[in-house]
Amino acid sequence: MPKPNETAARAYRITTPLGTWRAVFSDRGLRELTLPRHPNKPQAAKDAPELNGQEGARGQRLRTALDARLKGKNADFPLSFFDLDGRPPFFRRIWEAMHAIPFGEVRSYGDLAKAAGSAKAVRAAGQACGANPVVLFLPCHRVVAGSGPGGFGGGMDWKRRLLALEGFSLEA
DNA sequence: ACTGAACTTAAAA
DNA sequence: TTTTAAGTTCAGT
Repeated sequence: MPKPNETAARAYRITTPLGTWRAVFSDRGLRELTLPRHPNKPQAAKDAPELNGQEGARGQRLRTALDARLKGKNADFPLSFFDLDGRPPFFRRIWEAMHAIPFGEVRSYGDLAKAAGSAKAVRAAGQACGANPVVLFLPCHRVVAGSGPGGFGGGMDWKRRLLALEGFSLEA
């Protein structure tokens, strides 16, 4: 029997020119979207079905938006599209702040920490970025360190590639 | 329950 | 230039 207040999560895979992504939906929204070949996360579940035609309009929207983004076009979701349940409040505030970063721009970890109400919690901001469940639409790739590019959980090659799609190039 | 590390940073030594 | 301290969360021990 499932736990009473936990909504069922369904995993899918999404095949794109840039590899097979993995998406997880719950009844409340998109719970997770991860990069192809993410080192720490399980390989795109082989048994997971293609998103193709699943999850109704939400699935369709995600498909469309993802395709657009991988072609370098802007596409976005309101925060209400995501299901951030069960995540720490501070992380959620960080994610909201980074959701507000305009397409093609970058912010520092310090900026996010300040926006989240705790100017000195810059390290925690980094944590939140690393724990970001919805890559690309919660644009953790648009967050750089004060001096230097900072890090990236999915590997720096992805961070560079994603920023390049937005017309921004990482210098160092 | 404590300790250290994590996609950092500003300030002191 | 190297070291240190700081706020939040999580994984170990």
